Amino acid sequence: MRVSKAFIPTVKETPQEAEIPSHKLMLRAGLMRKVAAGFYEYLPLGQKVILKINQIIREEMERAGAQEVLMPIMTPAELWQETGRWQKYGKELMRVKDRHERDYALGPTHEEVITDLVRRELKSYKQLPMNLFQIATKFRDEVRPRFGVMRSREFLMKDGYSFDVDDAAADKTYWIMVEAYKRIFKRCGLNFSPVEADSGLIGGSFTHEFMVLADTGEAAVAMCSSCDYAANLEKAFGNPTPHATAAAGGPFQEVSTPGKHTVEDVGALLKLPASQFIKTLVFIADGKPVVVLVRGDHDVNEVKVQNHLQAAEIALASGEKVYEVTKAPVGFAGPVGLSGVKILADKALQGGHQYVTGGLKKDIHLTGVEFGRDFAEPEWGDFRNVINGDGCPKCGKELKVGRGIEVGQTFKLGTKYSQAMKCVYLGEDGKDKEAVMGCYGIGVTRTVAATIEQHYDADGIIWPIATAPYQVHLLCLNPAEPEVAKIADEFYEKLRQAGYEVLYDDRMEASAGFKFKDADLLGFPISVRVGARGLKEGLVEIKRRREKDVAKVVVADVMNKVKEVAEVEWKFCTP
RNA sequence: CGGGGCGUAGCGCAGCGGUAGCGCACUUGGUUUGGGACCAAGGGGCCGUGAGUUCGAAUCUCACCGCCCCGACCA
Repeated sequence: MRVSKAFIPTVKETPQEAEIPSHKLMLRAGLMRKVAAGFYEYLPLGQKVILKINQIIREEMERAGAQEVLMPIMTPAELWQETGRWQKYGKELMRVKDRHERDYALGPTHEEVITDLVRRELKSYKQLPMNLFQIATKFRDEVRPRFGVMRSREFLMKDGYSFDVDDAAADKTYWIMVEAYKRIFKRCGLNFSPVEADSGLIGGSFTHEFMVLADTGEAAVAMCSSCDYAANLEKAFGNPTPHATAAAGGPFQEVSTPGKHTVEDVGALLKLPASQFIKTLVFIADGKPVVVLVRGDHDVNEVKVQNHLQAAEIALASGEKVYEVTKAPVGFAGPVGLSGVKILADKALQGGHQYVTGGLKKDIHLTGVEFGRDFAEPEWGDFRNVINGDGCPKCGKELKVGRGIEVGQTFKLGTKYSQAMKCVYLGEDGKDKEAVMGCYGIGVTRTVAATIEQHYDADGIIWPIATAPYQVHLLCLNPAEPEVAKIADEFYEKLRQAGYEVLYDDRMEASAGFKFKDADLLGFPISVRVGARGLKEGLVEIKRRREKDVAKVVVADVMNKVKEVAEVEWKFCTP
């Protein structure tokens, strides 16, 4: 494609609506434009990236034995009512009525639709396993769309669903899909990690999230510095760092701590480390108050508390609620003398002595508090977030907490949907059995953003060659000089004939500097620069976007050099 | 939904009671051409929408709408 004819509207200044690098760069490099909050148009360059990711997904899905289908965006309410998700899903499920006042939902995911399809066609165990996927538009009426395409309301997703005869077969399929996912993200040139996760509303027995490691990620991930353990912070477990050294001692004492209501403030006042504190937090779970105790240097993990209580809803209590439960203002809650409330305590507190806690009175804390002696044994459990430096549950080495962008998730669903929707087959023994399901998603448009989030610098995007809109950016620096233009034209032909995807900057009106800036912004992996200055000595320049150095090559060697450089680039995208 | 910020030319911004501005982009002509060229001449605005205050509103007041950020939420 010639730049002079292409629709690639690059922008010099950062649009004010964008905050994170991928959003800024997708707008600046002309990959997309916004229509309204959470809705975007993909321009030719953006669409090319999407198509490349789709192609990688298709190849790997087929390799893993899955077949492509296409389902509608509008889905009838009855299907959602069958599984109860018409009620449970909440406002994120975009509901619409047709002219006959019939209810529909714009599909946020397609378990119901696919299960309905399969139950109508599935008769015998001989038809299994069945593994179907689609790449299609999904709609979720997000409370707060954010960060451009990272969290948008309409987005492209690959969703796949597997049906197996039994649990063992489903497990096998699940791990085949996990392997396929690893290959997909590797082929996209991403630095990612499959992490253990909480399974959430979709249900099922186990699940992995595929996280692209990037600072702007919305999810926190705990990763082992030594082995392959990695888990979403919601679920991660770590062995706590040791307690402060205090031994069991005398009775607890009241200390005056006027105006000091954080662990930090009181710790500074008493000259004690945060790990010597019991942090006491009040939650409201399904309308009832619950007190959760964690060590002063730890934070409560609400998901773990919620799962332990089997609660549908949980939230930190308001100041008034805290007063109701503890008879003290926020900051002075403690377990000693507290009654009539369920108390959960994190295991990291176990075995420690002489704790400091709130005294249930304004401006009073207690020191020398002992579990069991000064208040009844609480319900113990894992209720905290892993912190940097905790021990890995697998190998014992140090855990690190980082950020990730969730680009994919795999679930083993079991029979949750096949049971609710009677998706059964006739077994070898002549009896009806429920199919055992799995489901597998990849956010395609989010993957585009995640790729940029991981591959950019101050000048622009640095595409991996596998998903770059074009592989080679050919720049004609002096198009007004006939010899230069002629040689650049020839390279445009040769490169395309050699099978490269080439964007040819043949613009008469743009200066050389302008072309360089655009090339850096667009970020294709290889650029070939033909200019009068080089040609005087018979040289053409070849530059890799991810490197600073420029190679100067005699005209006859250009094709070989491009090939060599391309091979190096492809190594970043090879499983 | 709670908190905060912003809506003025295509983009980025200034102006904050008295004639609507700047830079970039765009059009025309000319000169240029190796890191976002220069000169000259142009075109482009319901100052988000509506009501109010005022002799007079982009500017003050109120309401609404849109967009962005933090939080809550997130198969």
